[in-house]
Amino acid sequence: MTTIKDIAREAQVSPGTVDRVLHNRGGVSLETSNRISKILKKKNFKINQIASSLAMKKHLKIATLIPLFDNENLFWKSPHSGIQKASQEVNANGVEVINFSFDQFNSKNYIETFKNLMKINPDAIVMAPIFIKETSIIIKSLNEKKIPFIFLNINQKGYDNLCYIGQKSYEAGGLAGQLLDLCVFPQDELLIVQTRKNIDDYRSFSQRGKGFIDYFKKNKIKKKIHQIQFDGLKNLKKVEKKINELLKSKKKIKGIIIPSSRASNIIELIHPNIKSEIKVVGFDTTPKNISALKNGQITFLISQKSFNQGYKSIITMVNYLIHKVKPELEIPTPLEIVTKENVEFIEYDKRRYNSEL
Amino acid sequence: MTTIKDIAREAQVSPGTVDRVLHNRGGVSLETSNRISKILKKKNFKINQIASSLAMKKHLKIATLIPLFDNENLFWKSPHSGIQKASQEVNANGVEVINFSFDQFNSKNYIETFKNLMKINPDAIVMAPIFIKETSIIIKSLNEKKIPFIFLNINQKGYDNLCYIGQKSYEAGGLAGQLLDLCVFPQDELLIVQTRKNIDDYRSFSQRGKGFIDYFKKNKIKKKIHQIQFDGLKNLKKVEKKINELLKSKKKIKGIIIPSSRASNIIELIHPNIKSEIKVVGFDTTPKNISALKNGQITFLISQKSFNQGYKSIITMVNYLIHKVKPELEIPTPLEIVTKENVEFIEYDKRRYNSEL
DNA sequence: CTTAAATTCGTGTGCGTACACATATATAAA
DNA sequence: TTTATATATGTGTACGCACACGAATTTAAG
Repeated sequence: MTTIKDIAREAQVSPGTVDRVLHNRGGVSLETSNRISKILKKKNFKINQIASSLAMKKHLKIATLIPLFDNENLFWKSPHSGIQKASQEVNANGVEVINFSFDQFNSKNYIETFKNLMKINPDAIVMAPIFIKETSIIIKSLNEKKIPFIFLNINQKGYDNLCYIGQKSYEAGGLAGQLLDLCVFPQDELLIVQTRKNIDDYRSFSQRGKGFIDYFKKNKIKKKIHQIQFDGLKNLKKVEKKINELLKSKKKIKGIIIPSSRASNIIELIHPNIKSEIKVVGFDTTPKNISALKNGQITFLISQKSFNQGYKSIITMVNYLIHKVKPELEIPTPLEIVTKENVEFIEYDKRRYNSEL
Repeated sequence: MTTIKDIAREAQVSPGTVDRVLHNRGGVSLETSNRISKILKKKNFKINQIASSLAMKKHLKIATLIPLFDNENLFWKSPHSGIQKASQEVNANGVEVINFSFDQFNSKNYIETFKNLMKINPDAIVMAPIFIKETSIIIKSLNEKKIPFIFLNINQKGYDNLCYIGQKSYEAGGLAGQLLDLCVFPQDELLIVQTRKNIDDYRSFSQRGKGFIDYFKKNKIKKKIHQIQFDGLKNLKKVEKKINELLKSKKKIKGIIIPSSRASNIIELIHPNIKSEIKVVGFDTTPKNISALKNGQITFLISQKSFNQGYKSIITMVNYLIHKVKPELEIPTPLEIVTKENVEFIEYDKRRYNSEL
């Protein structure tokens, strides 16, 4: 292994000079510089990353701004874990990740949490831009201080975010379309169940719905697609009544897509006799969804591998900060199809070879 | 960030003593040891991996013994790439990975390549144990020299390999069963196409076939399942004739599973009129299979993420050599379902934040 | 009570790089 | 020529840890 010292000796200069050439930091005469460069190439010298980061002792702070999770709403747990894992890895590179979580139903809390976040003077931010107006304020503040930021899981157009990391919701809807199309009879009808009303157009829920409908248009498949919307899932009795009535009156509905992550909550309300004949596609591998998948109530789950999203967001940012690698503007995460038969094998490996002590 | 020195100061000992405790290297009185351990926990001390590997300057050699790949047989390219990626990562930890590839149809070459491999005195081996007899010889030699080894992609029972990393073929067959069951009519019949005759029982091909058949048994689904075998795919004319004759005579066959990675080769032989009405499940995302998936000739591909297998094999071995982490005996890779609609998003990311210079 | 042996612990050095600081040389201005 | 100023290069130290060596202390043996 060639070291800087070796190069220095051969070029008859000091290690410091070689270092200057390596990082073209200037202050070296052209002549010496060329001589050193040649030797560098000849010996195929590669910087020792280990020694390098040890010596640099860079200390970068990345702050994250994403929703809290609780037992009711477990979705965000998984991005959190991904961030956690990446955090441990990059820790060795002198990068610190500090998490700030907010209440995803409270826009004021979103802003407040952001203000707290700014107090630690982060070098970069990874965030889920949930609220439209407030996000615009936040981004303005970030632009003033020239702090780079990445959008995670939720995209918001018109900003100069470094990139967006998340699922292509429209395409996910298309996939759901294909799956249901494959497993119902041609004459059967389908149903979209939205669990929230008046959802902003950009939200993944409605994008998935669109992609679903467009799948049949694109492929010129004639298909009757019904829709039903609920205003949240607080009044379960009402939801139960409404959906069962619909399914009783429209007996040809043999496939359901629930574009939110609440598929299991809907399914368990449907009358067993009806349910047994219906194929269901849901989204996201929350614990409840997975158990519904296992006992056959859900046929397919489409996972967005949100763990990976969290992980990638940090890695991508570190890449940018340290190595100046500009990422793609959109980094889509896979559309993972999960069924009863492969659910045991979906990856949750949070370990890595150097992640523990 | 807490350092060993900090701990030493607080415990009123020297850094060396703390180091001894950290690695339970002995030579420390129980009293001091406990005192240090407590402080270690209190301060949540974590070894700085960077400084650690820099100081150790370990130089481990891991040799791999897996099949060559070429344009005809691309399957092994992907594990190669995974190994490559892991190799770059662990390089920073002073681990060197040296690849030895052999002709998968030539058992003599297998042994010869192994002999060459041993000349470099590897500290550990990652291998695909393709040939039964020859593998037994190889393992004997490894045991004598106490060199640890991992089986990659192909499992061979009865040896004390550190672990097996690969797909659970039987379960993959079950998944194929579920998928075909979902997308054909109840009265339709199915077909298994084996592309090789007299395959050893342990091979993934036959395991997948078994799992496929058992899926229907387990779930008490009555299903007529036909089988056809070919002795390799050299005589394409013959294969073409035979399979088309079968499908013409058995018109109820509406679903085909090809348990090898050669689905596309089979499909392109089938008469278009017949083909258009048949759902096909294949295995492995080789370029040919993927293009057949895209143009609709294949309905589902089940991928074993062999890139990940390669990657994991190295990481797992490094973990064992350096951190003494004993892995699970079987590390199954996910059963990834790929369709026309999600094929764009399957993960091939071979980059990582520190993988380049 | 002395000496040897075992136990316990401290010290120092090296790993390869980054960077601040010091020094030497060349160039320009006075 | 002398002095000031850039430019070019050398030196030394820190980064955090691993490990070899040796010193100090305790315990056992004679």
